[in-house]
Amino acid sequence: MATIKSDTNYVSCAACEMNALCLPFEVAGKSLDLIEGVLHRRKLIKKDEPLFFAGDTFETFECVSAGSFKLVVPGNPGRVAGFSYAGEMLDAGAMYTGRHCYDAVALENSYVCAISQESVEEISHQIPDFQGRLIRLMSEQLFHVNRLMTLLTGRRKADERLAAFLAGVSIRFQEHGFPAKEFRLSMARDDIASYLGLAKGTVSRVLARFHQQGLIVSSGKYFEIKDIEKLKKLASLPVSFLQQMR
Amino acid sequence: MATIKSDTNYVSCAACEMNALCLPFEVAGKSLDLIEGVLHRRKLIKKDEPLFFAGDTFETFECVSAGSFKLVVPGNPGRVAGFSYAGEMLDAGAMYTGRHCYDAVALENSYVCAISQESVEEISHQIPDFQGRLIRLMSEQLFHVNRLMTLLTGRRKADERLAAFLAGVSIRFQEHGFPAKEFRLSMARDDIASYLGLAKGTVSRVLARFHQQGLIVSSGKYFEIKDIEKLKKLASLPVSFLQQMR
DNA sequence: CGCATTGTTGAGCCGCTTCAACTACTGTGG
DNA sequence: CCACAGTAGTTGAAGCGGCTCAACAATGCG
Repeated sequence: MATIKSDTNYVSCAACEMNALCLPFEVAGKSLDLIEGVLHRRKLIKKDEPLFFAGDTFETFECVSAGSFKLVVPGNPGRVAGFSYAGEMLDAGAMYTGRHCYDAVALENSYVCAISQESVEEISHQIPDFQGRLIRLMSEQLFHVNRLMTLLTGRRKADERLAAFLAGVSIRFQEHGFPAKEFRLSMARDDIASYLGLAKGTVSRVLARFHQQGLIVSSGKYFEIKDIEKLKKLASLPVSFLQQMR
Repeated sequence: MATIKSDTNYVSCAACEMNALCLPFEVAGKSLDLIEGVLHRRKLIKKDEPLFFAGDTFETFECVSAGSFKLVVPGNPGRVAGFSYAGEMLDAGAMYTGRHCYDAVALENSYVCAISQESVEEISHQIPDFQGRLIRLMSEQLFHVNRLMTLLTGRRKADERLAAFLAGVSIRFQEHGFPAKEFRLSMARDDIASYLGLAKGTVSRVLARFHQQGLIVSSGKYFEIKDIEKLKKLASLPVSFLQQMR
């Protein structure tokens, strides 16, 4: 298969979920960039290192600007609750409790952008529409997680789960400006298995079958989607459910 | 077992998730009730009737004030994506897309409160903190659905799923001011099964086993929780994950 | 180059599904 | 108020999908 450079790729701000909080504002016809000095850009988190732990106070909205993370259920190191790729917010549900709900661990050398809750509040006093942006952002997160849940819960066979997972990853990458048909998945088979509620061996076997059937070409962590339509069909959910899924 | 009145019970506004949008505001030391004439209270939806369909434009924030609903994956009448009980918001993720993501069907004669998105926007111009309330509300929803997903996805046995389901229902009822140990579940076994990814027969069998083991007493749609601690333990997740779960 | 980790493959077993028969409800009309 | 029909829930037997466990292969790292 074609080789893919594994060099860390940055998401563009234009394709980042959190850009509603960062991009300059138009105020009275003048562009106003309030974020300078407020947004902490590109903090490096090395592979296998934590960004935060469950129970940590939620102080900043954080977003993956490059790389990827897994969210792990505290106390069950084996139980993966989700993945976050470049351009995606991390654990936004934690705002409500004031504390993080999961451990976040970098799957590769990664970078995050962060903006403090206080800054958001401050800015919202100056820019009337700013909170509106945040509200839509939260609703977006809610939408995504609902989708995801619909895809992964319910009585679903191993094939359906993996097809849904791959199709979902493809769509997420596309949304954030990365190649949708050819990518590297930084997580281990174990992580995928845990996340999908399968055994590592089953993941391996199903992937091999997909490969054999010409749906994908996979070699280690590198994947090439050969027949996205058939994958979506295998996931057996309304097309509308996959279009904006993550 | 003790008989439980099946009369529809209203959630108190104090225990309703959406009250951040409805309860009077303190402005300049004076209580100001902006909602009069804005909030549509207690619209009746009869059993088995739809409140909305997937694809309908999202115009109002809706909340169950009495009764219960199921959210169904469009096109798959058998696939239940979630339940909403009295005091809970319905399909808040739809705000992002502007269209509803699921069909909502009443599981019994039910009532909903509704407040239009426009009203929310209007009010937010008058009350500075109003959008802040909405943001926290959205984060709360996000938190809940994340919890739920952690409980239901991953490799989980039928016993774990049902224990998590029952413990979760108990906590949700408690949060909204209803008896937590003795309640009526308005949905059919089929719905529970679909939601948990099990077969109807399995649900029946596991409930019978729980009954036999003294964890619950159940008769038809009526349930009495006898040993909530053991149920939570069976659900096998950190206590912190169940405390605020729904 | 050698060790450690990760991924693949195989055999046997267990839990859940499927399908079907049966029983218990619920509601409706006589 | 009872009889009956239709629906919902329970129970049993059989088959199979995916798990477990273990051996092996490949990959990555010092």
